[in-house]
Amino acid sequence: MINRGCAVEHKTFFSITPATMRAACSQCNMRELCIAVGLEDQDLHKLDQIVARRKIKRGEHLYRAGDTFSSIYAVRTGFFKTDLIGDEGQEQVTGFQMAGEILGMDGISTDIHVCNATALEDSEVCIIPYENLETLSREVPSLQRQFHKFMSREIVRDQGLMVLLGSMKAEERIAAFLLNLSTRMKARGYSSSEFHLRMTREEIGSYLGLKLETVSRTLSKFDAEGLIGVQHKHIRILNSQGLHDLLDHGTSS
Amino acid sequence: MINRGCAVEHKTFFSITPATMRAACSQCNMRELCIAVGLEDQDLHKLDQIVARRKIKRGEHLYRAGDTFSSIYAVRTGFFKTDLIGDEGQEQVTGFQMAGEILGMDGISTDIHVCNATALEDSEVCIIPYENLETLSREVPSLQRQFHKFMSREIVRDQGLMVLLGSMKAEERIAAFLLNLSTRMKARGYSSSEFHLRMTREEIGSYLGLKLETVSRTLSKFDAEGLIGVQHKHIRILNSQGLHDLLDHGTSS
DNA sequence: AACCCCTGTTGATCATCATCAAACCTGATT
DNA sequence: AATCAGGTTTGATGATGATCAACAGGGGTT
Repeated sequence: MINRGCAVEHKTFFSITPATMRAACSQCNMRELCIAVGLEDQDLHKLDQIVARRKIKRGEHLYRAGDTFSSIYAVRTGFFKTDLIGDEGQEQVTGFQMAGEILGMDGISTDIHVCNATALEDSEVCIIPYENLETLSREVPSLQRQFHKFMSREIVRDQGLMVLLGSMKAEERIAAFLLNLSTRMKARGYSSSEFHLRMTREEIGSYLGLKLETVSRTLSKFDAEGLIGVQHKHIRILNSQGLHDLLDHGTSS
Repeated sequence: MINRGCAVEHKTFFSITPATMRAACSQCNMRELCIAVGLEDQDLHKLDQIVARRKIKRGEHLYRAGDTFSSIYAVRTGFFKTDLIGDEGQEQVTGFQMAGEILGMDGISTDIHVCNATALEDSEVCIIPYENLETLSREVPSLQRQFHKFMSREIVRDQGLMVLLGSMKAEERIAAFLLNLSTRMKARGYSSSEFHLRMTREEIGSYLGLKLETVSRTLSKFDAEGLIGVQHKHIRILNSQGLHDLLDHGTSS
């Protein structure tokens, strides 16, 4: 089901076309968040040689389940979601990615992407051809190390989500979600207390294993309790500690 | 909470002690399932140089959350579970590992293990020191490739579990769980239709986001319906197709 | 400005699974 | 053989969140 035979149509390119351009990791302000973190100048220049960039408009796919895998991608600007379509067509969002985060590592396993990656706003990614990355990381141990750390981080992230999905109640999930977003915004120099949600209530629900109505209700409840301020997609965190307290449900004794 | 300051106590060793011994990947019958798959003889011998083995008794930990990370492990014989202890002490099982599967890749990200790994029966693992693996995989591209594939496979596995936890009902989860076990047993040369569960109902429930009573009830129901035969921990798959059908809940039209 | 569609909010009801509780089974220990 | 503990089964009840439904609000288009 996942492989729908339309792989060719969505295949991505590595050649430098009008849609892509040579990147410059050495100049990139996301350098310290992304896979290039900690690299020496000379190694950064080597990375420049293999990395290209591509703009993705809101709503467009970066890749789709079933596409042949050939590159991983670093988000440079913008916001993405990844999702899987289950055997019967129900969507499950598996992650939201912002600047500095890596997309596409699911494809290494079988050379075929297992999930879809969709831009939730106009975005730009760095295209890192996987073959070249393997080659270069044999030469540059710090790049090798960093790549492995990013793969491992993805594993840890997924396991954290498994705990969330396996053992948290609706309010805990929403609180954890908001705090996670807040932390990641802050790490990127944005306000940790005020931000726009790029995704719909339905996408949040899918990600958290809840229905959109439950997401909406819970946000309204948090708003009524003064924990957050909600205006459509605009969120203000008013009582971060209060949200944290929801996660330690009653073990404070 | 996860780091409980007892890391030293549980630190693992790489030196060849009475508890460990030099491995021989080149002789190992799990070779084709494990990270050594597809390696040339000469490369296998290089792997032999860095890999040791260790026996773990039932109930013992291979590593614990908070331990310093230094190696990944390939299960040679036996059966393991990995679990996380949430901030309030509730256990969440994140996986069950059998022969040929890799443990410990969660530690690469921060050099500290985030989960516990526990033997559910007397087991033996191959210890693959991570520093050495990095070094060797710079020399041996096929090892590098294979290692990356295993990391990616873990990501894909986790995402599959996220779909299960996020969108399946109790019966679907149990059916998927049984079929998954069945498939993996078969890949290892065991019967796919008859096996012993190494874990308790509670551990199954934790893994699947269900309570032990729900696990027990669902197994009883499947038994009553003739889909499976249940005698305590002994399971027979009587109608594999029937279990599969439960997963495609009603989209067959 | 008027319209429409998508998204979000809120209410009422229902199904699923968690919780609480009791009893049973099995294997290990004495 | 008797005892005991951990694991399992089964029943009764209840809470959480899903479902069904109606409506409201915004943003974009004409």
